[in-house]
Amino acid sequence: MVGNLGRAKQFGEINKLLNEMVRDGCQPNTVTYNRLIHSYGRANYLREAMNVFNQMQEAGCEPDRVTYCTLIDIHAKAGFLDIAMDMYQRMQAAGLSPDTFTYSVIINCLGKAGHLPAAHRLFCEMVGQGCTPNLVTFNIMIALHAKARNYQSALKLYRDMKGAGFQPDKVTYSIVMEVLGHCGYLEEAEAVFTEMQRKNWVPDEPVYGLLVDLWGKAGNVDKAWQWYQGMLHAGLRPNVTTCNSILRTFLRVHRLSEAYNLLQSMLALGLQSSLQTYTLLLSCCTDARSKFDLGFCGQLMAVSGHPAHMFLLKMPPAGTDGQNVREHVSNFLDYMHSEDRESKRGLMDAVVDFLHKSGLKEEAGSVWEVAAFKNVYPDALREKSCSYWLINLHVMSEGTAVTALSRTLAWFRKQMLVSGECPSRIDIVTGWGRRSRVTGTSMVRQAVEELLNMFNFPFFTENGNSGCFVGCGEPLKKWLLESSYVERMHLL
DNA sequence: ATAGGGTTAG
Repeated sequence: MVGNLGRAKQFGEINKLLNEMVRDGCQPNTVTYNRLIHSYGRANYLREAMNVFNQMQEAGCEPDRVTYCTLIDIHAKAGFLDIAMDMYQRMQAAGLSPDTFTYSVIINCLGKAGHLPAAHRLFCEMVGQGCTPNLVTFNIMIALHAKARNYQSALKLYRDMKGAGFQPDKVTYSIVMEVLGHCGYLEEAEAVFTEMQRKNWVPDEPVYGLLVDLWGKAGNVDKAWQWYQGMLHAGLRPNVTTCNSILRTFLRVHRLSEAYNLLQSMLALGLQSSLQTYTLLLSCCTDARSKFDLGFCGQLMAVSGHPAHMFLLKMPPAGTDGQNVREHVSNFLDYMHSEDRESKRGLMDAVVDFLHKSGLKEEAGSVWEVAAFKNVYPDALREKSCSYWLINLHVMSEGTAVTALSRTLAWFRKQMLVSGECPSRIDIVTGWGRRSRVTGTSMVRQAVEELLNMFNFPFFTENGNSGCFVGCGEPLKKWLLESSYVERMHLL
């Protein structure tokens, strides 16, 4: 009953039940308390979970491995890794040695918190402590390496797992397919799909969706469409993400009428376009090659029915100071409050790029300013150390990068005029530099370099990192101070 | 009573 009520987050009812229980002469035991802790933790009431932990000890009930495991897990998942690790220490201090379950929890928590080497170390150490990894432990480890893009390590663990006599389950197959796909081994990912079916696992929608996405990204429209159809024939209903994958595939090769049909079938299935759907359509509009395609993209955006379309249609022309545009954007972002930041960033990027390339530069600049102010681009500007700044343009489209750079440099100038202090160094990071794993030229880097040259910004590159433009010292100060046109830079 | 994947966005 406590567990069931906890799942329903009925904490008032739980307390009534516990009082009733004590009144009838039944003392809560460790299992009762553990369920209670888990209930609070899952609902993100960590303080209450800790209260229960203290109460049970006051009542003379000893916490066991499950108690500690639960507390470790809920704290780590809530972002309190330090408290989680402290509970791990306390558990050992209480004479409870970790078991396979405990190790799995800790390994997962460490990995998710960005400490993959520590997670892997523990994974290697656990055997020496007499705890053998089981299927779930392997799945955790494979998934962590996959997330970190250590695909070769992930595949090696997969082989180790099979070598240790474990049969992969649906979760394993799913992760491994993703790994193979991201390595570019699409046929191999398909082979795993076949193996999975042969072992009587039933592929679900996300697995089909993965294959649609992989083939689509590889530019193979026919294959992507084939897997999409395969999913429908398996009696599965596509979700919005999968629809977006196939939609992106059509748009990329300018099959606009097929994109139109897909949007219509989304409507027929009762699937609401997401921010990503609209972002795809808007980007396609920006890249339209002809007046006809442009008009068609406009229709697609209207058919999507996403609120972002009204936002764009109602965008006012920038007045003398762009205040009306800023208010319009600000209202829209407030309305989009609960969307996750990456989605909002994607849309704002597409909007700024679109406006910039349509010649509405003042509007683009104002949209950027509000997006930056509303923390949609938290990594765009950072003070690396005292008066050493980093402008990070690496997740932006060309139009957005150029707009963001112009507005940020103007902001520096304004700050300087107010405070009299000048940054000693500014690094402008465009991406596709030294650590790039993708060959080819970066459009963003090119556009930024052209802009900097045009405005005689005093920059250099260092350590062979061609993707990062550095300005510093007197030349930087002189440029910021004397270039009154910085304010209007974004209009070019 | 405690642990694992879930897609877009480099």
